[in-house]
Amino acid sequence: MKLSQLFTKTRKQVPADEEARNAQLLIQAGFIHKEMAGVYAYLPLGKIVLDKIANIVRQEMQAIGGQELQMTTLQPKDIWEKTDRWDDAKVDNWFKTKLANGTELGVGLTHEEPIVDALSDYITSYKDLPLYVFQIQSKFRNELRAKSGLLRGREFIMKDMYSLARNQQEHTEMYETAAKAYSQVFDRLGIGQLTYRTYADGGIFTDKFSDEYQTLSPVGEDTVYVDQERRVAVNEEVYTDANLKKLGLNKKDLVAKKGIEVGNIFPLESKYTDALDVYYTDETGHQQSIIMGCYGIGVSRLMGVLAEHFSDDKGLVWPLAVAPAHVYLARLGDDKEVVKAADHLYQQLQAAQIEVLYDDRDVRPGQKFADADLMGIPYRVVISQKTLQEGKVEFKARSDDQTSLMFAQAVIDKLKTETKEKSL
RNA sequence: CGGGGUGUGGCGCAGUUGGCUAGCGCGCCGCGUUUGGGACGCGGAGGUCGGAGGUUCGAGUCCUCUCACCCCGACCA
Repeated sequence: MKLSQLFTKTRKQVPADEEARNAQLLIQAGFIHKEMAGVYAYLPLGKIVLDKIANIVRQEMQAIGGQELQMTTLQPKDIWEKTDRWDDAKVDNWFKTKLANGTELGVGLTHEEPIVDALSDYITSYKDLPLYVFQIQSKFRNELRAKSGLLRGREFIMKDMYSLARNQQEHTEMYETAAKAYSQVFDRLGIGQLTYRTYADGGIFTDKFSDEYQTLSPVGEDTVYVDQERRVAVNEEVYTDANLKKLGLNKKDLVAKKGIEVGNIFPLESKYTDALDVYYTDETGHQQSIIMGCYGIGVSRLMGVLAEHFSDDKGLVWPLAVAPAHVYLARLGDDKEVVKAADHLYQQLQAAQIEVLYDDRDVRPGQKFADADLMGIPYRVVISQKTLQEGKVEFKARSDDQTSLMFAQAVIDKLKTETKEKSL
């Protein structure tokens, strides 16, 4: 993509109405647009990042057999009444609306009920199970207070997956398989080491723990107690002596940290399937309850977490796997030879499947460097009269201060290798 | 939802105890000079001062109501 054609522009100053670093940076770099508190639009570069994150999540869910579908945002009241989750006294962050004829509708805040209801058309036999289904889609929650940019919104993108198993053992296997997939996702996003599987409250439908995935961060809302050695953590909400004993954890190994909940998986038992009258018939012809699990990942929240974590005083520093482009090609000056060489390299990079943001604008070098840094493109290539005199181009990693002069072909080869590794 | 703060050209801000044509920086448009870390000169365009009502000879400034945004807390099934 040529920067001269991109409609977004970077800003020199941080927006006055954002305190959260992730929102400040993403707005400054032109990745997102604030529509209202807790509601953000994704502009071209931000949309690329968001889609890349979603794709990594998608690939890992598909890898364990997840079948993707997409449920609706508008929700009928009746299925939610069956599980007693329609009443505002029970679930207070619904957005609700009405049809012209007065019929009440809900605006989807999660999708256990509609998923189970839809699956009930198909699931009748033990032969139809087990099953994972998932979707990546906008959710709407009427939070009393939106905050922290992309970390806590009223409209946000979430991946929600549901497992349906025939018995507890099968459920447990599926649950652990999904947990492994989650670790894969966070590893690929570059926050694997920072992200802990965390014991948390299981909610109203189970006496078991749920598992949160908490990414350690100073701006986190949650307090978690981390056992770095065993790579597990305990949310403070269940941090009691009795629970620690149950979990086999020692208080002296645990360190209090702040975390951002990037994912949450929990056992649903048969609460939803039973409530919606969805059962399967076993081998002996008897009706049995379905055991469900639920697996969420905050996709847009992850974008905020990555922006928050992978940044410095100059701006964003995207990991290669989710960057809006692999390389920023800056052409300095409009000298004929420079333009020719830069245009040529732009084409070569594209031909090599390397995503390139070509700064072909007629602006000063300093602005190009500043923008390359602010946007956080992993690599930067500069072509100028100076580099052409050497017959080379300048190469620099965003995360590194060192620049080096390299032959254009060597740069292409290097980027090819790098991007191939990351796109696995 | 309780507490605190803020709303003034696209963005960031100033505007005194009410006073006359509402300013500054960035950005934008035109011309020229510039080109390795956000250049410079000259000339321009752009604002119902969040909204409504009120007090006053006169309101960006005072009063009432209201909307929005930020932060702390509570909440987050």
